[in-house]
Amino acid sequence: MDFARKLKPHHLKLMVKISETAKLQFAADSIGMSQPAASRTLAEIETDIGAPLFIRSPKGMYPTPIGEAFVRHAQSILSGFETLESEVEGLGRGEMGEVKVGSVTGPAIRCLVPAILEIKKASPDIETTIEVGPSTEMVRRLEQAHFDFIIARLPHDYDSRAFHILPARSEVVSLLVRDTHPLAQESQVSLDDLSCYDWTIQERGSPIRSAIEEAFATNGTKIPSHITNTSSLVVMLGLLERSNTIAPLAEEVANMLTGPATGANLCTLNLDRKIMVSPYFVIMERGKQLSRAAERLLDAVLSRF
Amino acid sequence: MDFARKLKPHHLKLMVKISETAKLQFAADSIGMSQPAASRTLAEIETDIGAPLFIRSPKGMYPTPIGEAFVRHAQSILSGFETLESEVEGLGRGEMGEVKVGSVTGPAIRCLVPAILEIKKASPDIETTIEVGPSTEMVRRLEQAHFDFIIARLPHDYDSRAFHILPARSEVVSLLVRDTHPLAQESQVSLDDLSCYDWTIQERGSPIRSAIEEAFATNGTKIPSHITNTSSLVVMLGLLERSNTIAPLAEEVANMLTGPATGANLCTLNLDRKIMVSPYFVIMERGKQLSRAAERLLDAVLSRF
DNA sequence: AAGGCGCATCCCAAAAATGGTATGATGGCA
DNA sequence: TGCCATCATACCATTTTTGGGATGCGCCTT
Repeated sequence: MDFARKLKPHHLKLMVKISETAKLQFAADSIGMSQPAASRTLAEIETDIGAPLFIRSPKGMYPTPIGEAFVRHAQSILSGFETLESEVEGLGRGEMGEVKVGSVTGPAIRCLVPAILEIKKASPDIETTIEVGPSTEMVRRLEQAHFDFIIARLPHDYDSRAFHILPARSEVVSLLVRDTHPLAQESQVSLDDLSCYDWTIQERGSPIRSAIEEAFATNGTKIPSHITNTSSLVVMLGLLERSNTIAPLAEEVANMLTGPATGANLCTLNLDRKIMVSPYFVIMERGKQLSRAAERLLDAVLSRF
Repeated sequence: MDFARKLKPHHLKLMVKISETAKLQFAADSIGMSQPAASRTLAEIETDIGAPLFIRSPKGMYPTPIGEAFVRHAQSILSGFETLESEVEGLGRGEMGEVKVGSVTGPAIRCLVPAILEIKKASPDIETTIEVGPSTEMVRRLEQAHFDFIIARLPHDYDSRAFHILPARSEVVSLLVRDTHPLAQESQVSLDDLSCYDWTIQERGSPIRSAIEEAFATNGTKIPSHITNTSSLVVMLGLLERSNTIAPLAEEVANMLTGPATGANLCTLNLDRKIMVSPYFVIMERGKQLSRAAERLLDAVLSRF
């Protein structure tokens, strides 16, 4: 029993080669050893096993049934070693692996999607998972190690020392309307022009909602009284298409929706000021060692900030 | 490159043990070597690879992504060595081989039993081991190389790329009752007729239970309120014999129980629809080399799908 | 601050694996 | 019969591996 103890890939290769070439000399040559060495190696394995693997003939060697089984398994084991090597090397070079990131919508479109496309192009074997959701959820799941890193706002009630926080970027709000909206063609509109329209905004407490409310407040304008609350993009689009509602969205999202790809008949209002929402950050667990793959994605993301 | 050159089964075992125990000392003990030797061995492998496989913490060692990949492949390679050994030994003793399979109940009766009978008839010396249990357990044990292959459902939380998955078959549920059951003679019954009876079903989360609940839900019928939970066939039979309970079982199992062999006074209800449970598959480790005996059984099983 | 736990390192020795050259042995073939 | 191809053996030198024991170092717990 356990004759496998001593078997190194080299030995297995030899056995496979013997069965392929039927000549000890060729087999030995092909893996760079001398014929006597090969002979002895084979003999040792056979005595360990207690049975001959090849029967010798003046024309060469051919396998016994046991030898056949041995070679069959040896091939499989060797291929296991090969995939082990290639996977480990791939991981070492960061060409392979798995990255999980979470993000809020704005940067997901602006940074994450292009970054992922870049990475995938260079290393298609990297497996990426992107989840999009509110900051609080992203942070919570980061803590539970669901993500390598996230792009999100930093909730106040978290100890920021537990995280490693990378450069911030502020988000700008665009006001989206359908292109038949009365104000769509105006070269410039002010907040005062807007308060009498219907608005479709995310729920109270969301960053964009807060930014909008703050903008109206500092301007001294009455906050719009007709507001539909939803964080569902689908609902927003439905309302936008069929009414003159105004929907504030992250600039990146608005650009995507008004761009050529979607073909929707939407446009943004030219507001006379910028409305900024609280900035978002790249957040990761302090001290966590990122995988190479995650590092590469992180670099790609940061270069787009 | 080719760091695998020196790797003997011993080394692979050590790596696997380290990842299992998280303690170098325990790992070393379990394979009969001293802690310093293990430390050095690990260090050597790591420098060969050029990357750490485990990160050290005061509580022990846990694997890096590369380490995980290494261990995963190591397990597979080790299982290759094991089957190599066992097949070679078997052949050396003049035996035909050994097959170990796992299965969930339905196909065990439908496919596996006839297949084994066929194989045994042709080659009585083949030693077969069949274990029956829930899919999750079967898959877990397949990963640990306890089985040559299994017939089971594919749990969602496993990376299906790690396995080789062969054709699927859906299971149909039969509703079993005793032959004196009020509905036994009906030529056709509907779900609505059934919700007022006692049911004996497997625990929540089991595939059959889910299928039943889904059937009632889509039908808009109240789910039976009197349910006895058990996965024990014995208990089920006991209840069936002594009460008007309805027991849903895989069709194959029900057919066997209502067949002439058992002589039990049970029958199946003629439900007006088919209730399907999620399909099962033949699952094996990707790249694993089956023994001849296992191959033959697999062929016999597949021909019965 | 002390003690415990867990891994790393150093030193040393024994064993084994490796490998090469020269040479022997055997069966087939001309 | 004599030669050739093929594997086996003997002998020798070297390298690699393996292992044990003692000890150092870092971190957490008490």
